[in-house]
Amino acid sequence: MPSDTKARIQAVARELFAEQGVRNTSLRQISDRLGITKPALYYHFASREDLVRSIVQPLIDDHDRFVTARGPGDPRELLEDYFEMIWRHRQVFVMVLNDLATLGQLDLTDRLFDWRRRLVGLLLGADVTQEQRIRATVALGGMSDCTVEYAGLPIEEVKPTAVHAAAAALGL
Amino acid sequence: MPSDTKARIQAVARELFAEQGVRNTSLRQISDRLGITKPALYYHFASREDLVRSIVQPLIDDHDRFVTARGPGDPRELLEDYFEMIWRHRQVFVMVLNDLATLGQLDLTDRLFDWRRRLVGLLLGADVTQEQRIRATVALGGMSDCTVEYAGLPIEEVKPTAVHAAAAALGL
DNA sequence: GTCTATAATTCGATAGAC
DNA sequence: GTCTATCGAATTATAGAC
Repeated sequence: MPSDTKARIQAVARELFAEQGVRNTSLRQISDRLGITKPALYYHFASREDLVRSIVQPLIDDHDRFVTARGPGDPRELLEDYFEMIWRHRQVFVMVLNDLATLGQLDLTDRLFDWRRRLVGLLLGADVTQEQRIRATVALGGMSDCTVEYAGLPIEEVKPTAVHAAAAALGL
Repeated sequence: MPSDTKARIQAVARELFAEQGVRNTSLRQISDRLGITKPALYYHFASREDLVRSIVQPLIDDHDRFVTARGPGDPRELLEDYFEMIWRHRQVFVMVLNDLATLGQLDLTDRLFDWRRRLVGLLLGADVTQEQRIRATVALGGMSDCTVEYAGLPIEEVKPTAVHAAAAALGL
């Protein structure tokens, strides 16, 4: 192999992006952690944006492929395949979460997990199995997505169904 | 009222943050849209971080209050109250989504909505009621949250339950 | 409370040697 | 392929007049 530097840059960038957010990460930080200089990055990537794009592109391609090259079929099977697909890209999803976390200097990530833990406690009591916890994540996370996707609608048109679906996910 | 400028600054900031992401928004853009100058902002906020914090703080306070000042009770009622609480903060959630969208120059927001639309089509066919669409959002969004919250676990410990809960949310 | 002017820093990016 | 050196632009933040 003539050079794996390009891949190493991407690995370190992914790491830093997930740690502290994309926009909060400078090329200098990336080159420092690699032990090389900033201009060296420009030999492998035309621009900062080119580097970022190269990291997010696989997620885009996989999603595009999934929604196009696929016919109607068993919904359950589709849910399973879809889960496996987004699972492979979970590091990029963590990137987003940590972009939120670094908005201020607020440690929002820690808070977020603590809130979830306590919410699950309120929902299901103190003793919860891992299975119940996962179900609760689907319920609470699914509702959260509704507030984004239907942000423009009146709440009465969203809340009843969203709550109903969340309760079903919980097994209630 | 001695001055509502502080509130107007926050309103414009929230607007721009949701439009183009937090880190991509400069104080100059905020002051420009308000028709004032940048130093004027510093009369009302000690720093840029202080401004951002003042916008995110209500979400933090509401979450803290929700998980503390509340005993165990009817799970269904809790889901409803929780939904109403996060619904009030949906603008902040959109901020995060758009921070993702502006990572590169990729129009990820549009893509995201398009993927969701097509996934719902694959799951439920062409004719979908609004109710089915919301249920699908809970299912797909909930699974997506699992990939973040349990990113460190082996997939076999997450996927079966996550898919099962998603199917239940869909009414399958 | 808002302005003009500017300091201080950081960032992305390039030139050119090796 | 990587380095030193540096440019130009943008950003946060401050000083001081009004």
